[in-house]
Amino acid sequence: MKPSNAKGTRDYSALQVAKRYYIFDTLKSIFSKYGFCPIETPAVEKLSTLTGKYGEEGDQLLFKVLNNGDFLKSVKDEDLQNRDYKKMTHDMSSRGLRYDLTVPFARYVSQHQSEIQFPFKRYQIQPVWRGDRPQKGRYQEFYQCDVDVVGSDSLMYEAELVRILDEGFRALQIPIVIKLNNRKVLNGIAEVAGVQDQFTDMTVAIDKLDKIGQEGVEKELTKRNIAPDSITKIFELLSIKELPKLKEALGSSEVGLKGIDELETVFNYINLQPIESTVELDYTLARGLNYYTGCIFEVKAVGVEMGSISGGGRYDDLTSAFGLKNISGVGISFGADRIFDVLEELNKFPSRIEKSTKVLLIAMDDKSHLFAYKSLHYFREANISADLYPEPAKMKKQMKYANNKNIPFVIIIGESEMETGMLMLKNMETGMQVQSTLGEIIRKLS
RNA sequence: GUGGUUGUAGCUCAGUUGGUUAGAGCGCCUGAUUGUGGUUCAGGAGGUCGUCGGUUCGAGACCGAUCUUCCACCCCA
Repeated sequence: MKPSNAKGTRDYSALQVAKRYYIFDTLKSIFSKYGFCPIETPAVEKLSTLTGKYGEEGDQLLFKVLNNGDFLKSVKDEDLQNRDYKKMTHDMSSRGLRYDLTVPFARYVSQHQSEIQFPFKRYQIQPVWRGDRPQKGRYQEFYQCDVDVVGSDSLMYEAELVRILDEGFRALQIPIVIKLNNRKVLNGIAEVAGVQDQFTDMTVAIDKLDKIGQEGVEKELTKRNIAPDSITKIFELLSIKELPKLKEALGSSEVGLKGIDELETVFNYINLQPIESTVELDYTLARGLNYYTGCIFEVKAVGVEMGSISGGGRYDDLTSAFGLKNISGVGISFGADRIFDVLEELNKFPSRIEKSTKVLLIAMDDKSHLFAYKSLHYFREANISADLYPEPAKMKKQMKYANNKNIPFVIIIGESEMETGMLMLKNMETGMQVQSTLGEIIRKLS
Protein backbone atom coordinates (compact mmCIF):
# COMPACT_ATOMS: atom_id res chain seq x y z
CA MET A 1 0.00 0.00 0.00
CA LYS A 2 1.31 3.37 -0.95
CA PRO A 3 0.77 5.80 1.90
CA SER A 4 -0.90 9.11 1.23
CA ASN A 5 -2.74 11.82 3.10
CA ALA A 6 -6.50 12.01 3.30
CA LYS A 7 -7.96 14.55 0.91
CA GLY A 8 -7.15 18.16 1.62
CA THR A 9 -4.82 17.45 4.54
CA ARG A 10 -1.04 17.75 4.81
CA ASP A 11 1.78 16.58 7.01
CA TYR A 12 3.96 19.24 8.56
CA SER A 13 7.62 18.27 8.60
CA ALA A 14 10.13 19.71 11.07
CA LEU A 15 10.96 22.79 9.05
CA GLN A 16 7.33 23.49 8.25
CA VAL A 17 6.37 23.18 11.89
CA ALA A 18 9.14 25.61 12.82
CA LYS A 19 7.76 28.04 10.26
CA ARG A 20 4.23 27.62 11.52
CA TYR A 21 5.30 28.19 15.10
CA TYR A 22 6.95 31.38 13.93
CA ILE A 23 3.59 32.57 12.60
CA PHE A 24 1.73 31.48 15.72
CA ASP A 25 4.29 32.99 18.11
CA THR A 26 4.39 36.28 16.24
CA LEU A 27 0.62 36.59 16.38
CA LYS A 28 0.33 35.35 19.96
CA SER A 29 2.66 37.97 21.33
CA ILE A 30 0.62 40.70 19.66
CA PHE A 31 -2.68 39.25 20.81
CA SER A 32 -1.56 39.12 24.41
CA LYS A 33 -0.13 42.62 24.18
CA TYR A 34 -3.64 43.80 23.37
CA GLY A 35 -5.05 41.95 26.36
CA PHE A 36 -6.39 38.80 24.75
CA CYS A 37 -6.12 35.43 26.51
CA PRO A 38 -6.06 32.04 24.85
CA ILE A 39 -8.77 29.42 25.21
CA GLU A 40 -9.26 26.08 23.48
CA THR A 41 -12.37 24.16 22.58
CA PRO A 42 -12.80 20.55 21.38
CA ALA A 43 -12.43 19.54 17.74
CA VAL A 44 -15.82 17.86 17.94
CA GLU A 45 -19.02 19.75 18.68
CA LYS A 46 -22.64 18.72 18.75
CA LEU A 47 -24.15 19.10 15.31
CA SER A 48 -26.93 21.16 16.86
CA THR A 49 -24.26 23.69 17.86
CA LEU A 50 -22.84 23.93 14.38
CA THR A 51 -25.73 23.66 11.94
CA GLY A 52 -27.69 26.67 10.82
CA LYS A 53 -24.94 29.18 11.56
CA TYR A 54 -23.07 29.28 8.28
CA GLY A 55 -25.87 29.26 5.73
CA GLU A 56 -26.90 26.33 3.60
CA GLU A 57 -23.60 26.21 1.78
CA GLY A 58 -21.65 26.03 5.01
CA ASP A 59 -23.87 23.33 6.51
CA GLN A 60 -23.10 21.13 3.53
CA LEU A 61 -19.38 21.46 4.15
CA LEU A 62 -19.62 20.29 7.75
CA PHE A 63 -17.81 17.06 8.52
CA LYS A 64 -20.19 14.79 10.42
CA VAL A 65 -18.99 12.17 12.82
CA LEU A 66 -20.77 8.82 12.74
CA ASN A 67 -22.33 7.81 16.05
CA ASN A 68 -20.51 5.14 18.00
CA GLY A 69 -21.84 1.62 18.15
CA ASP A 70 -24.80 0.56 16.07
CA PHE A 71 -25.42 3.84 14.31
CA LEU A 72 -28.07 2.27 12.09
CA LYS A 73 -30.26 1.33 15.03
CA SER A 74 -32.18 4.59 15.14
CA VAL A 75 -32.48 5.05 11.38
CA LYS A 76 -36.04 4.67 10.18
CA ASP A 77 -36.66 1.96 7.58
CA GLU A 78 -38.57 4.46 5.51
CA ASP A 79 -35.64 6.89 5.32
CA LEU A 80 -33.29 4.05 4.48
CA GLN A 81 -35.60 2.86 1.73
CA ASN A 82 -35.94 6.33 0.24
CA ARG A 83 -32.20 6.98 0.59
CA ASP A 84 -33.10 10.19 2.37
CA TYR A 85 -29.56 10.99 3.47
CA LYS A 86 -30.49 14.15 5.30
CA LYS A 87 -32.93 12.45 7.63
CA MET A 88 -30.57 9.52 7.99
CA THR A 89 -27.59 11.66 8.94
CA HIS A 90 -29.75 13.29 11.56
CA ASP A 91 -30.31 9.87 13.14
CA MET A 92 -26.84 8.47 12.51
CA SER A 93 -24.72 11.42 13.47
CA SER A 94 -25.05 13.80 16.37
CA ARG A 95 -21.56 15.36 16.28
CA GLY A 96 -19.37 17.12 13.78
CA LEU A 97 -15.96 18.70 13.39
CA ARG A 98 -15.80 22.42 13.99
CA TYR A 99 -16.11 24.56 10.88
CA ASP A 100 -14.65 27.69 12.40
CA LEU A 101 -13.66 28.98 15.83
CA THR A 102 -16.29 31.67 16.19
CA VAL A 103 -19.36 29.50 16.64
CA PRO A 104 -17.72 27.18 19.19
CA PHE A 105 -16.59 30.36 20.95
CA ALA A 106 -20.15 31.68 21.05
CA ARG A 107 -21.18 28.35 22.56
CA TYR A 108 -18.36 28.63 25.08
CA VAL A 109 -19.34 32.16 26.09
CA SER A 110 -22.99 31.27 26.57
CA GLN A 111 -22.14 28.15 28.52
CA HIS A 112 -19.59 29.82 30.78
CA GLN A 113 -21.20 33.23 31.07
CA SER A 114 -21.19 33.17 34.86
CA GLU A 115 -17.41 32.72 35.00
CA ILE A 116 -16.67 35.35 32.37
CA GLN A 117 -15.89 38.98 33.00
CA PHE A 118 -17.27 40.98 30.05
CA PRO A 119 -16.02 42.40 27.77
CA PHE A 120 -14.25 39.11 27.21
CA LYS A 121 -11.20 39.14 24.98
CA ARG A 122 -9.94 35.79 23.81
CA TYR A 123 -7.72 34.38 21.15
CA GLN A 124 -7.74 30.85 19.86
CA ILE A 125 -5.36 29.02 17.53
CA GLN A 126 -6.71 25.66 16.47
CA PRO A 127 -7.50 23.64 13.35
CA VAL A 128 -10.89 23.70 11.67
CA TRP A 129 -12.33 21.36 9.05
CA ARG A 130 -14.37 21.95 5.92
CA GLY A 131 -15.45 19.39 3.35
CA ASP A 132 -14.48 21.61 0.45
CA ARG A 133 -12.84 20.55 -2.79
CA PRO A 134 -9.20 21.31 -2.14
CA GLN A 135 -7.29 23.86 -4.20
CA LYS A 136 -4.32 26.09 -3.71
CA GLY A 137 -4.66 27.85 -0.37
CA ARG A 138 -7.72 25.78 0.32
CA TYR A 139 -7.59 22.74 2.54
CA GLN A 140 -9.99 20.47 4.38
CA GLU A 141 -8.01 20.91 7.55
CA PHE A 142 -6.48 24.28 8.29
CA TYR A 143 -5.58 26.47 11.23
CA GLN A 144 -7.28 29.67 12.17
CA CYS A 145 -5.98 32.23 14.62
CA ASP A 146 -9.03 34.01 15.94
CA VAL A 147 -9.19 37.12 18.09
CA ASP A 148 -12.61 38.15 19.38
CA VAL A 149 -14.16 40.49 21.91
CA VAL A 150 -17.64 39.76 23.20
CA GLY A 151 -19.84 41.65 25.55
CA SER A 152 -19.39 45.15 24.23
CA ASP A 153 -20.72 46.97 21.21
CA SER A 154 -18.07 49.66 21.39
CA LEU A 155 -16.66 50.45 17.98
CA MET A 156 -13.33 50.98 19.69
CA TYR A 157 -12.80 47.26 19.27
CA GLU A 158 -13.26 47.40 15.50
CA ALA A 159 -10.45 49.91 15.40
CA GLU A 160 -8.38 47.81 17.77
CA LEU A 161 -8.73 44.79 15.51
CA VAL A 162 -7.65 46.84 12.51
CA ARG A 163 -4.60 47.80 14.50
CA ILE A 164 -3.89 44.18 15.35
CA LEU A 165 -4.15 43.29 11.67
CA ASP A 166 -1.76 46.08 10.82
CA GLU A 167 0.71 45.15 13.51
CA GLY A 168 0.44 41.41 12.92
CA PHE A 169 1.13 41.52 9.22
CA ARG A 170 3.81 44.14 9.69
CA ALA A 171 5.58 41.80 12.10
CA LEU A 172 5.28 39.02 9.53
CA GLN A 173 6.48 41.40 6.82
CA ILE A 174 3.49 40.89 4.57
CA PRO A 175 2.23 44.04 2.84
CA ILE A 176 -1.54 44.12 3.04
CA VAL A 177 -4.68 46.02 2.20
CA ILE A 178 -7.40 46.00 4.83
CA LYS A 179 -10.87 46.31 3.38
CA LEU A 180 -13.61 47.58 5.58
CA ASN A 181 -17.36 47.67 5.14
CA ASN A 182 -20.51 47.52 7.19
CA ARG A 183 -23.36 45.13 6.59
CA LYS A 184 -25.79 47.86 7.61
CA VAL A 185 -24.58 49.97 4.70
CA LEU A 186 -25.26 47.04 2.42
CA ASN A 187 -28.69 46.76 4.00
CA GLY A 188 -29.23 50.44 3.33
CA ILE A 189 -28.23 50.05 -0.30
CA ALA A 190 -30.64 47.14 -0.65
CA GLU A 191 -33.42 49.19 0.92
CA VAL A 192 -32.90 52.22 -1.25
CA ALA A 193 -32.65 50.04 -4.35
CA GLY A 194 -35.80 48.20 -3.27
CA VAL A 195 -34.27 44.74 -3.04
CA GLN A 196 -34.39 44.00 0.71
CA ASP A 197 -35.92 40.61 -0.02
CA GLN A 198 -32.99 39.70 -2.24
CA PHE A 199 -30.32 40.99 0.11
CA THR A 200 -28.11 37.89 -0.08
CA ASP A 201 -28.41 37.69 -3.87
CA MET A 202 -27.33 41.29 -4.08
CA THR A 203 -24.33 40.98 -1.78
CA VAL A 204 -23.09 37.76 -3.35
CA ALA A 205 -23.18 39.42 -6.76
CA ILE A 206 -21.54 42.73 -5.91
CA ASP A 207 -18.89 40.97 -3.85
CA LYS A 208 -17.47 39.77 -7.18
CA LEU A 209 -17.08 43.26 -8.63
CA ASP A 210 -13.30 43.34 -8.58
CA LYS A 211 -13.20 39.86 -10.07
CA ILE A 212 -15.75 39.92 -12.89
CA GLY A 213 -16.25 43.65 -13.40
CA GLN A 214 -19.40 45.73 -13.61
CA GLU A 215 -20.74 43.90 -16.62
CA GLY A 216 -20.33 40.54 -14.97
CA VAL A 217 -22.07 41.75 -11.84
CA GLU A 218 -24.94 43.15 -13.91
CA LYS A 219 -25.37 39.75 -15.51
CA GLU A 220 -25.21 38.03 -12.15
CA LEU A 221 -27.80 40.40 -10.67
CA THR A 222 -30.09 39.88 -13.64
CA LYS A 223 -29.68 36.14 -13.33
CA ARG A 224 -30.73 36.46 -9.72
CA ASN A 225 -33.96 38.18 -10.78
CA ILE A 226 -33.14 41.67 -9.65
CA ALA A 227 -35.03 44.35 -11.57
CA PRO A 228 -33.09 46.54 -14.04
CA ASP A 229 -34.12 49.71 -12.19
CA SER A 230 -32.72 48.33 -8.97
CA ILE A 231 -29.50 47.32 -10.67
CA THR A 232 -29.00 50.86 -11.97
CA LYS A 233 -29.67 52.20 -8.50
CA ILE A 234 -27.23 49.77 -6.90
CA PHE A 235 -24.40 50.81 -9.21
CA GLU A 236 -25.26 54.46 -8.71
CA LEU A 237 -24.85 54.01 -4.96
CA LEU A 238 -21.69 51.93 -5.27
CA SER A 239 -20.03 54.61 -7.39
CA ILE A 240 -20.18 57.09 -4.50
CA LYS A 241 -16.80 57.08 -2.82
CA GLU A 242 -17.10 59.60 0.01
CA LEU A 243 -18.97 58.74 3.16
CA PRO A 244 -20.86 62.07 3.52
CA LYS A 245 -22.22 61.80 0.00
CA LEU A 246 -23.30 58.22 0.52
CA LYS A 247 -24.98 59.36 3.70
CA GLU A 248 -27.05 61.77 1.66
CA ALA A 249 -27.94 59.13 -0.89
CA LEU A 250 -28.99 56.65 1.77
CA GLY A 251 -31.02 59.28 3.63
CA SER A 252 -34.22 57.29 3.46
CA SER A 253 -32.73 54.20 5.06
CA GLU A 254 -32.37 54.28 8.81
CA VAL A 255 -30.20 51.20 8.95
CA GLY A 256 -27.99 52.49 6.15
CA LEU A 257 -27.35 55.73 8.02
CA LYS A 258 -26.52 53.77 11.16
CA GLY A 259 -23.97 51.82 9.15
CA ILE A 260 -22.35 54.98 7.85
CA ASP A 261 -22.23 56.41 11.35
CA GLU A 262 -20.50 53.29 12.57
CA LEU A 263 -17.93 53.40 9.79
CA GLU A 264 -17.23 57.06 10.55
CA THR A 265 -16.75 56.29 14.21
CA VAL A 266 -14.41 53.40 13.43
CA PHE A 267 -12.33 55.61 11.17
CA ASN A 268 -12.20 58.29 13.85
CA TYR A 269 -10.74 55.75 16.25
CA ILE A 270 -8.31 54.41 13.66
CA ASN A 271 -7.07 57.85 12.70
CA LEU A 272 -6.07 58.73 16.25
CA GLN A 273 -2.79 56.96 15.63
CA PRO A 274 -1.02 56.57 12.30
CA ILE A 275 -1.32 53.14 10.72
CA GLU A 276 1.00 51.61 8.17
CA SER A 277 -1.28 49.35 6.12
CA THR A 278 -3.76 50.70 3.63
CA VAL A 279 -7.25 50.70 5.10
CA GLU A 280 -9.86 51.18 2.45
CA LEU A 281 -13.58 51.41 2.43
CA ASP A 282 -15.16 48.91 0.06
CA TYR A 283 -18.92 48.83 -0.17
CA THR A 284 -18.77 45.73 -2.33
CA LEU A 285 -17.22 43.65 0.42
CA ALA A 286 -19.92 41.27 1.59
CA ARG A 287 -18.50 38.13 3.24
CA GLY A 288 -20.42 34.92 3.12
CA LEU A 289 -20.89 33.91 6.72
CA ASN A 290 -24.32 35.17 7.49
CA TYR A 291 -23.88 35.78 11.19
CA TYR A 292 -22.19 39.14 10.57
CA THR A 293 -24.36 42.14 11.27
CA GLY A 294 -22.11 45.22 11.47
CA CYS A 295 -18.59 46.07 10.38
CA ILE A 296 -16.83 43.50 8.26
CA PHE A 297 -13.14 43.15 7.45
CA GLU A 298 -11.12 41.38 4.87
CA VAL A 299 -7.36 41.35 4.30
CA LYS A 300 -5.56 40.74 1.03
CA ALA A 301 -1.83 40.30 0.64
CA VAL A 302 -0.34 42.73 -1.85
CA GLY A 303 1.47 41.12 -4.75
CA VAL A 304 0.37 37.51 -4.22
CA GLU A 305 -2.37 35.54 -5.95
CA MET A 306 -4.24 34.27 -2.94
CA GLY A 307 -7.72 34.53 -1.53
CA SER A 308 -8.18 36.62 1.58
CA ILE A 309 -5.68 35.78 4.30
CA SER A 310 -7.74 37.21 7.10
CA GLY A 311 -11.31 38.26 7.66
CA GLY A 312 -13.94 38.94 10.26
CA GLY A 313 -16.65 41.19 11.49
CA ARG A 314 -19.21 42.04 14.11
CA TYR A 315 -21.94 39.61 15.04
CA ASP A 316 -24.72 40.96 17.22
CA ASP A 317 -26.69 37.88 17.85
CA LEU A 318 -24.58 34.78 17.64
CA THR A 319 -24.77 33.87 21.32
CA SER A 320 -28.54 34.12 21.42
CA ALA A 321 -28.69 30.82 19.55
CA PHE A 322 -27.22 29.40 22.76
CA GLY A 323 -29.55 31.30 25.04
CA LEU A 324 -27.43 34.33 25.85
CA LYS A 325 -29.20 37.40 24.55
CA ASN A 326 -27.96 40.91 23.82
CA ILE A 327 -24.31 40.06 23.66
CA SER A 328 -22.47 41.62 20.76
CA GLY A 329 -19.13 40.38 19.55
CA VAL A 330 -16.52 41.30 17.01
CA GLY A 331 -13.55 39.36 15.82
CA ILE A 332 -11.11 38.50 13.10
CA SER A 333 -9.48 35.33 11.94
CA PHE A 334 -5.95 35.00 10.61
CA GLY A 335 -5.76 32.16 8.09
CA ALA A 336 -2.52 30.52 9.20
CA ASP A 337 -2.15 28.18 6.25
CA ARG A 338 -2.65 30.87 3.66
CA ILE A 339 -0.29 33.16 5.55
CA PHE A 340 2.20 30.30 5.43
CA ASP A 341 1.83 29.99 1.66
CA VAL A 342 2.17 33.75 1.22
CA LEU A 343 5.32 33.91 3.35
CA GLU A 344 6.75 31.02 1.38
CA GLU A 345 5.99 32.76 -1.90
CA LEU A 346 7.39 36.10 -0.77
CA ASN A 347 10.37 34.34 0.81
CA LYS A 348 9.78 36.20 4.07
CA PHE A 349 10.50 33.53 6.65
CA PRO A 350 13.48 34.62 8.75
CA SER A 351 16.53 32.46 8.05
CA ARG A 352 17.05 31.73 11.75
CA ILE A 353 14.11 29.34 11.59
CA GLU A 354 16.07 26.91 9.46
CA LYS A 355 18.85 26.63 12.02
CA SER A 356 17.59 24.56 14.88
CA THR A 357 20.88 23.08 16.13
CA LYS A 358 23.74 25.50 16.66
CA VAL A 359 26.68 23.17 17.05
CA LEU A 360 27.46 19.56 16.18
CA LEU A 361 30.18 17.63 17.98
CA ILE A 362 32.16 15.28 15.81
CA ALA A 363 34.23 12.51 17.38
CA MET A 364 36.98 10.52 15.69
CA ASP A 365 37.03 7.33 17.75
CA ASP A 366 35.24 5.58 20.56
CA LYS A 367 37.23 7.28 23.27
CA SER A 368 36.67 10.80 21.97
CA HIS A 369 33.02 9.93 21.35
CA LEU A 370 32.59 9.38 25.09
CA PHE A 371 34.51 12.58 25.78
CA ALA A 372 32.28 14.46 23.36
CA TYR A 373 29.19 13.00 24.94
CA LYS A 374 30.34 14.33 28.27
CA SER A 375 31.08 17.79 26.78
CA LEU A 376 27.66 17.91 25.15
CA HIS A 377 26.16 18.34 28.57
CA TYR A 378 27.98 21.64 29.14
CA PHE A 379 26.65 23.16 25.94
CA ARG A 380 23.12 22.24 26.83
CA GLU A 381 23.63 23.49 30.33
CA ALA A 382 24.60 26.83 28.79
CA ASN A 383 21.40 26.71 26.75
CA ILE A 384 23.19 26.18 23.46
CA SER A 385 21.38 23.86 21.08
CA ALA A 386 23.99 21.14 20.60
CA ASP A 387 24.17 17.61 19.28
CA LEU A 388 26.61 14.77 18.86
CA TYR A 389 26.80 12.44 15.90
CA PRO A 390 25.69 9.09 17.31
CA GLU A 391 28.85 7.22 16.38
CA PRO A 392 32.46 8.05 15.55
CA ALA A 393 31.82 7.63 11.84
CA LYS A 394 33.95 8.92 9.02
CA MET A 395 34.58 12.60 9.30
CA LYS A 396 33.27 13.26 5.85
CA LYS A 397 29.98 11.67 6.74
CA GLN A 398 29.65 13.68 9.93
CA MET A 399 30.54 16.94 8.22
CA LYS A 400 28.01 16.26 5.55
CA TYR A 401 25.37 15.64 8.16
CA ALA A 402 26.09 19.03 9.74
CA ASN A 403 26.02 20.64 6.34
CA ASN A 404 22.70 19.13 5.33
CA LYS A 405 21.13 20.02 8.65
CA ASN A 406 22.25 23.61 8.30
CA ILE A 407 24.22 23.48 11.54
CA PRO A 408 26.49 26.55 11.58
CA PHE A 409 29.25 25.23 13.89
CA VAL A 410 31.10 21.97 14.22
CA ILE A 411 33.52 20.88 16.94
CA ILE A 412 36.03 18.22 16.02
CA ILE A 413 37.30 16.03 18.84
CA GLY A 414 40.04 13.46 18.39
CA GLU A 415 42.94 12.09 20.32
CA SER A 416 45.07 15.24 20.22
CA GLU A 417 42.18 17.49 21.21
CA MET A 418 41.47 15.32 24.20
CA GLU A 419 45.09 15.41 25.28
CA THR A 420 45.55 19.16 24.99
CA GLY A 421 41.99 20.14 25.89
CA MET A 422 42.03 22.47 22.89
CA LEU A 423 39.01 21.63 20.76
CA MET A 424 38.72 22.43 17.07
CA LEU A 425 35.83 24.81 16.38
CA LYS A 426 34.86 25.14 12.77
CA ASN A 427 32.53 27.72 11.29
CA MET A 428 30.65 25.89 8.54
CA GLU A 429 29.72 29.05 6.68
CA THR A 430 33.18 30.58 6.38
CA GLY A 431 35.19 27.35 6.65
CA MET A 432 37.47 28.98 9.25
CA GLN A 433 38.54 26.93 12.24
CA VAL A 434 40.22 27.77 15.53
CA GLN A 435 41.40 25.81 18.57
CA SER A 436 39.87 26.78 21.90
CA THR A 437 39.06 25.35 25.26
CA LEU A 438 35.57 24.09 25.97
CA GLY A 439 34.81 27.08 28.20
CA GLU A 440 36.04 29.51 25.59
CA ILE A 441 33.88 27.92 22.88
CA ILE A 442 30.80 27.95 25.06
CA ARG A 443 31.36 31.62 25.77
CA LYS A 444 31.71 32.30 22.04
CA LEU A 445 28.55 30.46 21.06
CA SER A 446 26.28 31.79 23.81
C1' G B 1 -21.93 20.18 -4.81
C1' U B 2 -20.86 20.87 -10.86
C1' G B 3 -17.11 20.39 -14.82
C1' G B 4 -12.13 19.27 -15.83
C1' U B 5 -6.95 17.63 -14.54
C1' U B 6 -2.92 14.68 -12.32
C1' G B 7 -0.37 10.09 -10.41
C1' U B 8 6.18 6.32 -13.41
C1' A B 9 12.92 5.75 -8.40
C1' G B 10 13.45 9.71 -2.15
C1' C B 11 12.46 14.53 -5.49
C1' U B 12 11.49 16.82 -10.60
C1' C B 13 10.08 14.57 -14.88
C1' A B 14 10.88 11.50 -20.08
C1' G B 15 8.61 6.96 -21.95
C1' U B 16 6.59 7.25 -29.88
C1' U B 17 0.38 4.04 -33.10
C1' G B 18 -0.18 -1.31 -26.97
C1' G B 19 5.49 -5.24 -28.34
C1' U B 20 11.86 -7.85 -25.31
C1' U B 21 15.17 -6.54 -19.46
C1' A B 22 10.95 0.95 -17.79
C1' G B 23 14.98 5.84 -18.52
C1' A B 24 17.35 10.95 -17.27
C1' G B 25 18.75 14.85 -13.88
C1' C B 26 19.04 15.83 -8.76
C1' G B 27 19.46 13.29 -4.10
C1' C B 28 21.35 8.79 -1.57
C1' C B 29 25.44 4.99 -0.76
C1' U B 30 30.78 3.51 -1.79
C1' G B 31 35.59 4.91 -3.43
C1' A B 32 39.51 8.53 -5.33
C1' U B 33 40.78 11.45 -0.01
C1' U B 34 42.06 5.99 7.08
C1' G B 35 41.22 14.08 10.61
C1' U B 36 37.51 18.18 7.19
C1' G B 37 31.19 19.56 4.34
C1' G B 38 29.00 22.64 0.37
C1' U B 39 33.34 21.60 -6.02
C1' U B 40 35.17 17.43 -9.27
C1' C B 41 35.74 12.27 -11.05
C1' A B 42 34.55 6.84 -10.96
C1' G B 43 31.25 3.09 -9.44
C1' G B 44 26.62 1.36 -6.99
C1' A B 45 21.79 0.76 -4.78
C1' G B 46 16.81 2.07 -5.55
C1' G B 47 10.46 1.13 -9.35
C1' U B 48 4.77 -5.08 -8.31
C1' C B 49 4.42 2.49 -13.33
C1' G B 50 -1.51 5.27 -7.18
C1' U B 51 -5.00 0.94 -6.14
C1' C B 52 -8.61 -2.74 -7.79
C1' G B 53 -10.85 -4.86 -11.93
C1' G B 54 -11.52 -5.35 -17.41
C1' U B 55 -10.00 -5.62 -22.90
C1' U B 56 -5.72 -8.19 -25.37
C1' C B 57 -1.37 -13.43 -27.40
C1' G B 58 0.80 -9.09 -24.90
C1' A B 59 -0.93 -3.01 -20.86
C1' G B 60 3.19 2.09 -17.83
C1' A B 61 0.19 3.21 -22.34
C1' C B 62 -6.63 1.37 -23.93
C1' C B 63 -11.56 0.95 -20.85
C1' G B 64 -14.20 1.11 -15.89
C1' A B 65 -14.25 1.99 -10.72
C1' U B 66 -11.75 4.06 -6.62
C1' C B 67 -8.11 7.08 -3.94
C1' U B 68 -4.99 11.36 -4.45
C1' U B 69 -3.20 16.20 -6.79
C1' C B 70 -4.09 20.61 -9.13
C1' C B 71 -7.63 23.98 -11.82
C1' A B 72 -12.42 26.63 -12.97
C1' C B 73 -17.28 27.38 -10.84
C1' C B 74 -19.51 27.62 -5.98
C1' C B 75 -17.95 29.25 -1.54
C1' C B 76 -14.18 30.77 1.66
C1' A B 77 -9.13 31.23 5.50
